[in-house]
Amino acid sequence: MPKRTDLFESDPDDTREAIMKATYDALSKHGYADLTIQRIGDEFDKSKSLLYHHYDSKDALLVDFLGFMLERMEGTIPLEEAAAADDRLRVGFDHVFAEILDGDREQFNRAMTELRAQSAHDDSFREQFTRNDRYFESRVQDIIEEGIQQGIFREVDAEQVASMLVTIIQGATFQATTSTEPDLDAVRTELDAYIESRLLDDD
Amino acid sequence: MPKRTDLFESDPDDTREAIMKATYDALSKHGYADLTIQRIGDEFDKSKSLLYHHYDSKDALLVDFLGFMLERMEGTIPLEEAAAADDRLRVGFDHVFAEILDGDREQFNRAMTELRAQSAHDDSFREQFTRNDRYFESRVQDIIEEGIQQGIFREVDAEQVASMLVTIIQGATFQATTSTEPDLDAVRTELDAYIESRLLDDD
DNA sequence: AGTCGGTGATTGAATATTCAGTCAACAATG
DNA sequence: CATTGTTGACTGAATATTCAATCACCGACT
Repeated sequence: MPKRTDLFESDPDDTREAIMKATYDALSKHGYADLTIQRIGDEFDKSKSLLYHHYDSKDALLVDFLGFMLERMEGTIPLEEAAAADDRLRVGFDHVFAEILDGDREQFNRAMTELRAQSAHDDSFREQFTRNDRYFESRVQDIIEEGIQQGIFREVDAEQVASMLVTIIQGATFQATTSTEPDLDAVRTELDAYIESRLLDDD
Repeated sequence: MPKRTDLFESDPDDTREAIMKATYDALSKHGYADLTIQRIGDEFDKSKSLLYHHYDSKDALLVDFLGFMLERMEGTIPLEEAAAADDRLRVGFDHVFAEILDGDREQFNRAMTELRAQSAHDDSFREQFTRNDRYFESRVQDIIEEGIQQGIFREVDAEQVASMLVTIIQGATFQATTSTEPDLDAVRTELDAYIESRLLDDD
């Protein structure tokens, strides 16, 4: 098994996927502000003109790219149904924090942050991220509700707690990508303390 | 008192301040990706060339602008020494959430988010935001330590809790500016629940 | 089997636009 | 007069986008 980003085939068959990978590489390398069609073309083994054969504009390409990325991200979240709710929560957060801290993903994470920041002035971006958030939040909410039914968690407002948890993840990601020396270990530890003191029903 | 953003004089005497305001307006209107010297000049009642009389480059202008913004932000955080620690915490968060939710500040918040996102690929930006975070986090940490000494709070790791609180604020801000329908009321309510269950020493 | 016609993929060069930065000149002010 | 503020026109480098022209393949027709 070759070492590579787990988001892409080593040799993408599909043209679209090849374009997505080229965009990903260019975005990681140069950042959103310096992302040009030329640079995407440079990471692409076909000509840059070909990009316009598949997309109407740079903007259309980027919108498609964002959808592609978010879809893949949703695909990577762990979904074991087996364990107890509190364990599922912890496993999920372990996964998320591992991704945030993974040095190999640093550039990707930064790129996602930049992409998301575009939502501030781009509605189509904003809608996509909002949908992604909703999906993610629902998964968390499910786990919390399950935990309540299992008698493991207190009878909290599951939606409200899920909102908070997603906000924390978002804040941690944002900090990790835009701050030097963010103390994410502290946040992770405190997150467990939060779950313990707020959710766990110790009887 | 004329209605306006509280960040600027209605008629800035200082040229620098006028440039800052023009930059702010251009950034709010077009977003960081489409922020050009031309557009800053358009919001400026003097010519765009004059900008180069005051700054060596667009980059230098933007760096100065960021410093200007962060300075103003630090100036607006409330610092009453009087009350009990838990009240000070709540007052502080009320202030922050009011700013996040204030419709008049929406553009400002978005502008800050976009600026911060630039830190992903710009070191000088990142350093400035990191310094700002540190300052903010210290204030929160002070309050928590004070609360512990007052016997109001449990003997938690103040630095760790402060990290979490800053992360939550950051996440809330990020969501407010990049998501449609973010449920910030839920986050605010849950934040109180967190403080209650994790910090408050009920004896 | 072999040829013809069509279709989508692909390319390199050309075009039109945008943008940061410069400059020489003009205006105001002391 | 000298200094400082101010301007509009200008430039060269990028950048997005277009376009005319190949190329590779495939199905139909003889």
